[in-house]
Amino acid sequence: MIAGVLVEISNKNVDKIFDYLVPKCLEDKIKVGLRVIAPFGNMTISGFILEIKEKQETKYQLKEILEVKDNDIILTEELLELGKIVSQTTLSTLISAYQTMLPKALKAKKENTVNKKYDTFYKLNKTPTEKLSPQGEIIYNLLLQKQEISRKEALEISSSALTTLLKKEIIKEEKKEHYRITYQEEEPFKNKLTKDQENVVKEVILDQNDTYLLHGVTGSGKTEVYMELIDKVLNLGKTSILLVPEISLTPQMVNRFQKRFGKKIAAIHSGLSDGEKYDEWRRISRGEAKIVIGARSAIFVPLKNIGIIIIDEEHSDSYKQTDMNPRYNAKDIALIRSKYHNCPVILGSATPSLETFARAQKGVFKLLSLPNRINGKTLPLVTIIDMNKEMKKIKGHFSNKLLEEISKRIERKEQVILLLNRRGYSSFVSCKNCGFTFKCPNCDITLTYHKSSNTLRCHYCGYGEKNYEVCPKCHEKALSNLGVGTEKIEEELEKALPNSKILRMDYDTTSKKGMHEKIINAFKNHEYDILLGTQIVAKGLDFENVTLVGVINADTSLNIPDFRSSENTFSLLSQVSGRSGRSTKTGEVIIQTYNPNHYAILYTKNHDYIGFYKQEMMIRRALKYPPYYYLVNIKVSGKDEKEILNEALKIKRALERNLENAIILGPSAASIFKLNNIYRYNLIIKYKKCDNLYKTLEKIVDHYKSKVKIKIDIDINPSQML
DNA sequence: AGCACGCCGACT
DNA sequence: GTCGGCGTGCTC
Repeated sequence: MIAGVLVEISNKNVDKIFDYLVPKCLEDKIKVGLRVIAPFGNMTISGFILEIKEKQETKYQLKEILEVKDNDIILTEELLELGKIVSQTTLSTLISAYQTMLPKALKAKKENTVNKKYDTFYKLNKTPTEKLSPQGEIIYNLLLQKQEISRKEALEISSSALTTLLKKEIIKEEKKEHYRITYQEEEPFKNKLTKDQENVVKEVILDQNDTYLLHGVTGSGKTEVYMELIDKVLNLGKTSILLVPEISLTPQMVNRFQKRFGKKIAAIHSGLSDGEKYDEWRRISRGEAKIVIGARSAIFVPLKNIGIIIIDEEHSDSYKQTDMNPRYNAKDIALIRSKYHNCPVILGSATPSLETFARAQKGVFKLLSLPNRINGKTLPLVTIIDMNKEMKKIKGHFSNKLLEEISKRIERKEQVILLLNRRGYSSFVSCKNCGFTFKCPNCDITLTYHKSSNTLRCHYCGYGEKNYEVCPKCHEKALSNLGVGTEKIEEELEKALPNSKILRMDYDTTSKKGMHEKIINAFKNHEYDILLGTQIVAKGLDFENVTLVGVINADTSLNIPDFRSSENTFSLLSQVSGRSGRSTKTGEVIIQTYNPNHYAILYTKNHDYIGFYKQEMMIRRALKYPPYYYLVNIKVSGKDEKEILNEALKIKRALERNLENAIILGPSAASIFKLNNIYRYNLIIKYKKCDNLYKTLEKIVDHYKSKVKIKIDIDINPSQML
């Protein structure tokens, strides 16, 4: 017997099947989809069995498999096939595709650190021949009644008697695996659906492979629709996947699902430890969990018999993996898996991505609408404040109108959410005398000022240094902080409204485990009046008592050099506006901006998604951007600036030679040209239809796979161009 | 990934 | 003369 093994080394040069002899004693254990240990060169590695064959097809002197690591299949047939598609469509190694499908605990290096947890039990083994000690007698009698007792119970009686019984082999020890997370089973809680919601649920055909866009305004009750659909799927004996953007909306969402579905759910999010993730994965793999809620990578869970895949907030760019290979999009994976399982996909959003809405318009996706809020209220009234005019009247960052409205809410015992739109913009130090700014010595990045530690830090490589008193260039004492951070806004707000209780939520305050949920609960319980934060406050949160949402600066995300910046701004402003007036009280929104006539802001004011969509589509068509054109981003990077540029130019020429009907842009320096002492150039391919594309890209990847000094990263359909 | 092999510079 | 630099190639 011969086993074809894919080794767990993510390197293009070894990303192929290596054949091994299966020793007789392992023959009945060997199955496709299991992991094995085998000799490889002069090391011992772990790998996946991808094929089993009877005869050797190659001339190599084969080595023997040493060990089979698993009892249960790690990669199902479906996932093995899916991995091949992922690797081909993202131009990354097959092994990296398989590794992203699995919890970290199952990766070669993590093996020894993350373990299964066990509980110890005791059972009767044989009848005692001699008289037992009094304590031993108690344990023995208990076992006559109960079959088994836990270690904890036994220890409470007597630890020495326990040891004696074990030594005499009257009782035996057994271990049972236990999971680190437990879900409470509660009285199932179910809201009655509105007519609109009911109609939407009725329109979804469960045993057919269609993709639906559920376009529902904020507060229209999309979650309730998801739960109803999942319930139906459950009744058919099938399983469900629900993807959410990230932990920011996970706690409230998970709570609602847990209330209704109890132990049937498994939640995978970044707040879990590797061990907890591993446990959840096993519950899923064993069929114990039927509903999986998780972020991007949860699209790969080993559920069998999937009946529906739901992607909430489908416009979110978090569904695309951008930072490492494979650069996959969970939405694409959802469509592939739904085909395999012949089940529907639901893409839900109040502000669908242009790509998705365009497909719905074309009839490729079926459009479902929830045009009204569930509380019967209209969407909140949005007021735009022109900060160009306001500037002359005020000192800080708050217009008089916004401050006034905030204090009104506080008087009425209502709550306020404030968004500091800080994307691509944060507090930095600059010299007023000579204009000097501090830059990271490793990266081409302005250092960010951190008040609490009085340091300057690089947000990309982590470099840090103490803040300066005097400008290092002109030696004047003229350094000042520019830019706005949540800390600074908090200070300003405290001065303006000394009686308000302010809660700050941003990366710094939520990075600790469990903090996010704590903050949400504290605000929900009205321990605070104002929730001030970055993007994190914009999405999915549901607070009944919030009647005012303020956006301190709508502009920063508008100024990002990315063709999606208008779409992202419209989406962010609409989402955050949607946090206002979700219950019985009517909501209001105040947006401060220096671009009061920008269409992304005007359409937000009118809650006009279709209007925004139409205008943005015109621009995309004129500028040859998605959804009219597809994009590929090729990143060329390395330490030698000149060499990198040269290679990038070579690649450009190769693309021009091989691709017809494609527009090739660049090479252009990446927006962060130097990062960790690595220089980066980008090449962009724009195309509608391009036959040779994958072949050509493969050739490029192949050509550079053995070169150490130059790195090529290809991002197909990138979510951001930075 | 890790290691061996192989061909060019400054040193016990 | 050698020790060691890291470029290249190989691993069933």
